[in-house]
Amino acid sequence: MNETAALILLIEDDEQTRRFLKGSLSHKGWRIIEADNGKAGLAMIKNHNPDLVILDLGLPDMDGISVTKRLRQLSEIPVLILSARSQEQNKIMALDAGADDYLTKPFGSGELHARLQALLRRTRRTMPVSEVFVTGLLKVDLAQRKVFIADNEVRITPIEFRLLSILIRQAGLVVTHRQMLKEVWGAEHINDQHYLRIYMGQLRHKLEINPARPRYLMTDVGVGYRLAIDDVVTELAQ
Amino acid sequence: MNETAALILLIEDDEQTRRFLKGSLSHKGWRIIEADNGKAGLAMIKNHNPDLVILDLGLPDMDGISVTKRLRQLSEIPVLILSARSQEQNKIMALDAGADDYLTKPFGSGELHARLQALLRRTRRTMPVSEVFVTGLLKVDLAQRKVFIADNEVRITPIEFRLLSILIRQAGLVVTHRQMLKEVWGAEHINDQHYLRIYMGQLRHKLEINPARPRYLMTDVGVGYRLAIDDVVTELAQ
DNA sequence: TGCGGGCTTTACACTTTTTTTACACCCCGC
DNA sequence: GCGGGGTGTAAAAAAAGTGTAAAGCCCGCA
Repeated sequence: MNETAALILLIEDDEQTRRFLKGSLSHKGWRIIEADNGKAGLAMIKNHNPDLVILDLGLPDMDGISVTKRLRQLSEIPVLILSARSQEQNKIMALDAGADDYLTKPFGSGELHARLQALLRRTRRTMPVSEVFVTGLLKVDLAQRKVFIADNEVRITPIEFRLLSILIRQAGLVVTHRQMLKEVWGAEHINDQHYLRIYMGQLRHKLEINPARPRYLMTDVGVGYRLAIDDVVTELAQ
Repeated sequence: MNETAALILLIEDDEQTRRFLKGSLSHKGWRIIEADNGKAGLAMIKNHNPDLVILDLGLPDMDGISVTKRLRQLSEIPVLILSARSQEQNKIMALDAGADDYLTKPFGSGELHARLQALLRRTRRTMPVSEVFVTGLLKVDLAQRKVFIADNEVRITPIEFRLLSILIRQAGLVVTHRQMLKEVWGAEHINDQHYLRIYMGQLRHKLEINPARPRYLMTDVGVGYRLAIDDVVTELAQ
């Protein structure tokens, strides 16, 4: 099982807790990135595309429920909430806001670890097996956020990379405008299709030999975009 | 939002707890089926294909961990464990065995409800199934909006696809002009039958070997159109 | 404070799809 | 054979959707 370590975003303001969690988690083989407030956390989701978020409810700048809701507009990434509050009402509010699990302090690192694994197990299934995606001349290292065309590295901006990742995750299948817009810009920009035109244009300019006749980044008029694959057989029904 | 109530399988031996849960859950609009031991529970998973399982760890015939493991071999259905044991080690074992969540008695029905919703929310999203319709040389992937004739993909416009979908939904049966017009163009265009002639013509041109003598897209004069079938195969891909 | 990269906005040309328009057909009763 | 309802085809005009270039904005950073 050659699986790259999952990338976990830890949003927690308390330095000490953060240090403890970082040690306990990276020790188990996960990669950790950190934010000490809600705004920075949301920004890191956009820029680093983590596999899971651990969110402390008691942040200095925003309350945890708002962070959760905002986050859900951006992404379907699994969220585990940490909190000192054990009242049922708090748990219900957090879970209803879109969280996947809720763990009350104090907790054992063993339980945290098991719950994280349960969440990742459920969401990872839909993710690519390999962290390096290759088709034709295009190569994308999802873990290192690097893109190559004919073995030359291409500079890619955060938004371009997120769009490309979404297309790769469903390689060969159409991804609707709605889905791409919702996942990258949030639910409130679901009608701003010009964003997609701009960014798909930029990606084509960087990745296609002839941007006017794309080989990889295909358009499905009126529906969405699709990453074409030649060396993988996607037979429909057998 | 066309959502059918989720079907929940409750595996719990204690009559009283079962009654309590059944009341609290069906009250919230879920459909419940029950089993009072592990063997019966596993059988019901096979037979009823529920959306979620609530499993009590303390069953008379098998221990909960074994039930969970066995269940995971059968299905990827989400599992929430109920248990009187709150020791961390029990939780870890259950989660590692494949459970998705672990709730310790006593618990509030509000929290249970919120956790169930969180689980269903996640699994509904991540288990896409694409339906594929096949008859003769014609193959239509309804989820991917792709159409093939003799294994060659055919470019299909949005309106063409909608008409084709309607015909497939009632494959073998006549679909009236009224119904097609109403569903695609809205009730106010119910007399614009020339639209249908144009689009059925386009579809025949793309799908039929000899558009003048259609094999799939049949006309029922004065009534409507019909998708001819010899053998319907609607299966799930992947 | 100015620089630069990336994001957003604007404008316009281009392509595909939908709608409109026009006409030929074919089977039937008269 | 003649005419009319219902139908099929082929083009156009109109509308919608898409691609590209460029300018302005914002924010982190020196």
